[in-house]
Parts: sequence; structure tokens; C-alpha cells
Amino acid sequence: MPACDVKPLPRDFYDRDPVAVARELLGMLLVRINSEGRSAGIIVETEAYLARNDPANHAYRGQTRRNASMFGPPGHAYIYTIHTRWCLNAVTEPAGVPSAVLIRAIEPVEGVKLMRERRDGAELREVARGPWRLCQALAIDRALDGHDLTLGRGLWIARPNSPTPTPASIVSTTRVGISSATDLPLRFYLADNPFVSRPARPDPSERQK
DNA sequence: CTACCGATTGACT
DNA sequence: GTCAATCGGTAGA
Repeated sequence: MPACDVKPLPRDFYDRDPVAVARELLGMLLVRINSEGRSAGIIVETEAYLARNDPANHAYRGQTRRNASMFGPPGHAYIYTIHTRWCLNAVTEPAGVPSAVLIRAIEPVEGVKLMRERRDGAELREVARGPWRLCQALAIDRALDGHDLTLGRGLWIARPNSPTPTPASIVSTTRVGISSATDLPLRFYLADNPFVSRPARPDPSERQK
């Protein structure tokens, strides 16, 4: 039993430091239901974006129309576009504190056929490896910006029956694709999981430019 | 209004 | 490994 019996994580789960939420979201089940059916996957990679001292955070320079969801209450989705593609975050900490966790990759476990169709028949490993790929696989777009993830409707996150990852199985490293605050170890993923979007940067001290 | 740029991806050398 | 596509959001005139 599948995933249909699992309840959404409560708001308290999200009402915390985004680093704690990012780590604990690993191994959780991301569930999506729409008119096409049901699909779900295990979260294997996340990144935390902090409310303070984090220039890479979209909210670093204050609230705008785009990032408004991050200033709202915890447990809601913040969905933004980059290069015309969608990415999904879970908002953390109380309203007014703009922090969030970017969900970067999932391991497909339910509705795999549907997810592959949405991804134009991509190989299983490529179906949801990367923040935009997983949104396409789950049919997540702007319409879900601000969606409440604690209701168990449409889109939510739940604790699956499978065991919680041990701390030793979680790798922390630097975030991907940003041009500031590149040294903060705010990316987390499950070690050796083939659905993680890309491996850790070899050695921060080797970084050029 | 225009100019700039990006929490990416897929194609290509 | 490198690089351009491509367009909404943002800032500034």
C-alpha cells in the first residue's frame, strides 16, 4: 500500500529551518494526482535556500510578485520558472521568513508509465532527474504556485513505508547552477542513488574563476 | 517601454 | 567536456 494510504506531512514539518527540512525530505514521497492519474516518486535530492545571508535566494532582495509564495506560510509550494521551465520548492519557516527547499530530483515509484509519457518517452533514469524534469514528469506548473502541500489534494509530500534514510547515507555539498553563495553546503542527496541529478563538485578549492 | 539575465536542459565538439 | 536556446521576471529609463 501503496502510497495512497500515506498522509501529507503536517505544517509543523515545514515550519523549521530549511536545512533540517531539506535533509528530512530525502526519502519522502512526492505525490501528484490530476485528471491524467496518479504518479509519485521518492525525493532523492534537495537544496535549501535561506532567509538570511543567502544571495542565491530569489527573495534576497525582497518580495516581488514572482517570489511571493516564499513569504507566505510554510508547507506551501513555491514554483518559479527558469529558462521557460518550472521548478518546485516547499516553503519553510513562518510567514514573512522567505526560505524554501528546492526539490531537485525524485526516483519514480508510482505511475511510471504516465510520467514517461509526459517526458516524451524518456528513459526511466532521465524521467525525473533534475528540477524541471521532475516537474514535467508530474505535470507541475505555475498553476500550483502557492498550493498547500498539507491537504493531501493534487500535490503533497508524505512519509512512505520504506525506511528513513540514515544520516550516513546523506551527502551534503554545494548547490547547483547558482552564481553567488556557491560555497555553502546546502545541497543534499542520497549517496549512490542513480536518480540524483549530478555528482558533487570534486573539490571546492579546485574551483576556477 | 527596453535591456538584461537566469536555482536549466539538451545538443554538440 | 562546452554552449546556445528562449522567455518571464525584474530593474531602470
